[in-house]
Amino acid sequence: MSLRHAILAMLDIEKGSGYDLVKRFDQSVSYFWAASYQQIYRELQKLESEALLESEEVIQQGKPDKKIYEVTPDGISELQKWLEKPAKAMKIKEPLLIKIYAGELADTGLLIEEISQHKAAHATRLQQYQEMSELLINLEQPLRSKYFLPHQTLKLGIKIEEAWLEWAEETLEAIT
Amino acid sequence: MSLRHAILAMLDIEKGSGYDLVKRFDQSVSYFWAASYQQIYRELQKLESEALLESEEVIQQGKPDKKIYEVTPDGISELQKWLEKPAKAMKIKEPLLIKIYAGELADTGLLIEEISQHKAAHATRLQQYQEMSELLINLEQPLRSKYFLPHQTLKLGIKIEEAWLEWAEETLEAIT
DNA sequence: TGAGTCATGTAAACAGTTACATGATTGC
DNA sequence: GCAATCATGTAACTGTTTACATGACTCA
Repeated sequence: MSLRHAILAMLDIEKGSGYDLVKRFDQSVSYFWAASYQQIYRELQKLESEALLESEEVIQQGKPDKKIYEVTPDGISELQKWLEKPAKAMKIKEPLLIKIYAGELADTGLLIEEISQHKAAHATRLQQYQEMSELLINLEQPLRSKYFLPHQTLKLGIKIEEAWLEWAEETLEAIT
Repeated sequence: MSLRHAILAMLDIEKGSGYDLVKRFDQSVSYFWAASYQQIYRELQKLESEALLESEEVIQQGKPDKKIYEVTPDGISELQKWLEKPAKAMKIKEPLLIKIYAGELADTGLLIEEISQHKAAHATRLQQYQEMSELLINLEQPLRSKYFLPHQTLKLGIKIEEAWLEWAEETLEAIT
């Protein structure tokens, strides 16, 4: 159960609404922990009911009202307890590779097309991460220090995307 | 639902028991599709009840009896139908990065130790994949052709492990 | 004698996805 | 007028993990 801890970690760095969180997950954590808005909203409610988070309602004009969530001291100690336990190993789910594995039964043209599409998506992702990284590098102190570790996680995302793109190019060459 | 298709793909290349499959998943597909034995056994039963697989019982002495599963023509066409549909995007779950993200609340010594442990595990994995790769390169025809695409998938595993190890080294340096 | 391998399974709990549901504002 | 953005939620279903369960053989 790491989603709750990912949420606590992100809200500890900066409080925000569920909607904010969904976007932050998507922009900066999604390559190592993707979560849908349904998951996040559900988990936020659960965390609040366990008093690990508390929320403040913000009334807005023109836009729907929102709830700003913040981590409670209990939430912090829950996070810290979790930090002391060994982390589970990384897991990847990559359906495209199942296709390639079974590729003898597939139409090669379709395979090539699909690899190309995924490659384009990965290239876009890589660019996003690189832009994010630039932003973090150019932060002023003390924000730069605050985001030092999150920035370090981004670097793995960049390396993995680069590895993927390299592989895709070689694979396209190999099967053509 | 790609587990069933991963199973069909692997059994299509070579039939085998549930136990065999668990090991094959672990040795060659785990980095892009990990599955526990519980998942695999359950799915095998389901696939057989849907007539996408059929099994033959093999009585053994000294060892428990086993069921050898084989893909049926219906299974093949199910796989082919799936191959035509667009594959979903890759997903990674990496709890260690949540820890690093929240690392300000953690003990740096513990963090370093844990990254080192994971690094060792990834190094072992990388070696396994490289050995597997060697094996596949040295196969005689027609086996070499048969395993050409599975071998291609292994290469992504190798690249990702290499990327991970590089990142771990840089991270250990950065936080020390 | 204890760990590891071979071989299969069940049940409960937890996590994640898909579909349904609402409604105002902003930009093309 | 249509799509996107802001903002939150429920319900049903599917997928994954953890714990329980058995039992013979092999190797150090």
